[in-house]
Amino acid sequence: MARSMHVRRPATLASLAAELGVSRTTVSNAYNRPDQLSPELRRRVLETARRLGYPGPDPVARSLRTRKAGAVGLLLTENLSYAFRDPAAIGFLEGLALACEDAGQGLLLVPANPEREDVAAVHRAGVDGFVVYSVPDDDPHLAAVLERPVPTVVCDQPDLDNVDRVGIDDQAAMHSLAQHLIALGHRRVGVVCMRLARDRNDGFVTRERRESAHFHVQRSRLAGLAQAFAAVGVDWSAVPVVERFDHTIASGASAAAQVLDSDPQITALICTSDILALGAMGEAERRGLRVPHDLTVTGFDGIREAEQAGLTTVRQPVLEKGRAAGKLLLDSAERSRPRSVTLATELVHGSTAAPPRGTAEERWFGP
Amino acid sequence: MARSMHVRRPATLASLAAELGVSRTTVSNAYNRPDQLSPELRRRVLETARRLGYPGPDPVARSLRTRKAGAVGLLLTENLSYAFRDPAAIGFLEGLALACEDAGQGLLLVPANPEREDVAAVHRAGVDGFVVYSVPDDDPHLAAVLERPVPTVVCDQPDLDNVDRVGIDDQAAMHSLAQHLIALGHRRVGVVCMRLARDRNDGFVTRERRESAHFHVQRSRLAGLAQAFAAVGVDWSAVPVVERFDHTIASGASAAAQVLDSDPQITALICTSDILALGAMGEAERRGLRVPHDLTVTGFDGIREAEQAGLTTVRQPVLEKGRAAGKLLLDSAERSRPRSVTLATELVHGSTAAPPRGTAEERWFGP
DNA sequence: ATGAAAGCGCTAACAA
DNA sequence: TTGTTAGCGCTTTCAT
Repeated sequence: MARSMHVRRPATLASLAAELGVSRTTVSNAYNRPDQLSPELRRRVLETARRLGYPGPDPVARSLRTRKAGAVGLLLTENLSYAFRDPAAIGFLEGLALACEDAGQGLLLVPANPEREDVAAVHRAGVDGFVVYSVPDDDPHLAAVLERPVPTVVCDQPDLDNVDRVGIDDQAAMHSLAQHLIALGHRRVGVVCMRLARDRNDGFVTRERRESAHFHVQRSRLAGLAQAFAAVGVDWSAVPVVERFDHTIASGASAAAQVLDSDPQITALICTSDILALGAMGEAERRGLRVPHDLTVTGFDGIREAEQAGLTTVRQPVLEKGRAAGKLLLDSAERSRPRSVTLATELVHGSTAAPPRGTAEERWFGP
Repeated sequence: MARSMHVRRPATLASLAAELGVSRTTVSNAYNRPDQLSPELRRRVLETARRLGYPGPDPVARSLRTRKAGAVGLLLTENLSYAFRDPAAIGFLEGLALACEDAGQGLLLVPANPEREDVAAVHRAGVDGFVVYSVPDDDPHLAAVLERPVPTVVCDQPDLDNVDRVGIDDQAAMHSLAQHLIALGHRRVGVVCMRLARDRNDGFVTRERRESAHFHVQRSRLAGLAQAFAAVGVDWSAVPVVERFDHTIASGASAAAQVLDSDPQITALICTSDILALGAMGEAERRGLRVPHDLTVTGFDGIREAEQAGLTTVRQPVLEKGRAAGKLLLDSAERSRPRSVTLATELVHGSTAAPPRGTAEERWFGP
């Protein structure tokens, strides 16, 4: 019953003040500055409030007045719910949530459907700042965020003038993974990568598309590969690179199939994420290819599932990324010039990479 | 550069109107009702806005005026970041996010630290409604939510007058799991459960504490067990029930150890969550107890990790719970009287439950 | 098609 | 300790 009374606009601070015969300031103080009025008066105010069903100061009106929303907005590239399916995204969210709760700030997940151009949700978000996580660099939602007069931190994005940034060195990390494979003797390789732009392109990637990819992370990782292999004389333009729009294990499997069909002679399948790599391993198994004996498979991210599978990959501190992004956003101090945080990564030597079959190395290391 | 200009309060709708020599209404219309003014004028407005660095109508001011925040608040029992570590909570979040994005609403994670009594975050949340997920029934944050004049949906909570509810029948589900164990021949059992109240009590649970547990879900599950076993003559007050505050695999393991130490003769360890059960299985292994040959272990939830481990458990539709909660909240239709949604559960016959050792059943089924 | 007037509910100087 | 005054920035009838 109490509830149903509340549902239609109940008392306001002003009406409470009138009822009590005090000023609005006093009522406001009763809630926000208990030390500014006598305990007795405060008690009376609060009691009358309860009697009238006054729910306390309206948060929106307060936000308007104080210019503080008490929340941080998060913009992701995917449907909101996707974030809860991708282990790396979950780790990022956990870190960001950690930073937010430390600061007593809410975390608003902005429903920015990448398929619609509708950026209204960004405009509507009542937040004190934004964290933007891994969206394409030409995403209109990102543009909308940057137009908002609030601080912003981007993560896994290219450097932007005057915007704080958190990330890793994707290119260097992938470069060192590539060098590991090169040292093992791999020269004929294939690549499976995540979506490179907003349009769906489930298939081979042209050099043009690869180099102008709108996802910073993917572009950088591919660049690291190209750089490392080109340095040892591999004609990178001949290497099959297959892209998938959906980031799922099934996508990884089908992409792996496409690469293997196009060149059955490859000795290593390099995937730009662990999820894709797990799918690739499934496909290898399906074809009777033993990993790593017949085929080397590598991933990127270092998610738990990959670790369990013994995947050779690059581990990146996803939780730390989220936390760092939150901290950067919430540390009002030294917001003078844009800051940039680059976190360390680690090459994980799993059990899915070995020398190619029939090489001299194999004779040394065994199959 | 553009950014730094924006950071200090830029133009407002009024200043833009002044600059253009039109009324605020017109500027407002340019953004919200494009059909209400000539394309030419609208173009001029938008262009001038860009030139002045006007970021569009302030969302908070708009919310105040329209009485719509465009977001749903989520209150959980745990530190915010916990939600991203618990598979069941993640599933719930995914479902809720799904419902929110369908409706174009944001999802605000409210930083309600359960250790502090500070409910300010609830008061501060600029949302059109709340979803409350599995908090203790005496949680002050919950009370604060209920005082807010916005619709609320509770999930995994006891029925509340005039509040929509989503959940499962925890008691019945656990009852049927118990009956399964009883049918297998188990009579001497132990129980591991999650926290029962806001205070930490890592240890045995008194009957008093069990029956007055403040977490609806745990209380119901324990009640289902007690009911089923008492019905076959088991003296439930003699059954060791061990509680853990932290919901982790490690907690499950240590609680299992405590139960097994207190009564090494038990033939089944019933856990009120899969996470705890996974820990219990680890502890069994550590003691050289084969599951299910030497010890039956069961869980609750049906998370993926449990499925992989072959756990005998109850599967509940966590994603659907989240989605249903969101839908209920966002369907303004028929908000006349409180609605209640009870979703179905399913007993999962895994490989961790078998007849007790040395029973007649075992001689039939084999060890 | 455009404008004037009237707040939405609150907080923060500043006065008393 | 309490009250007065002034908006925060916007939308929305209702006129014109």
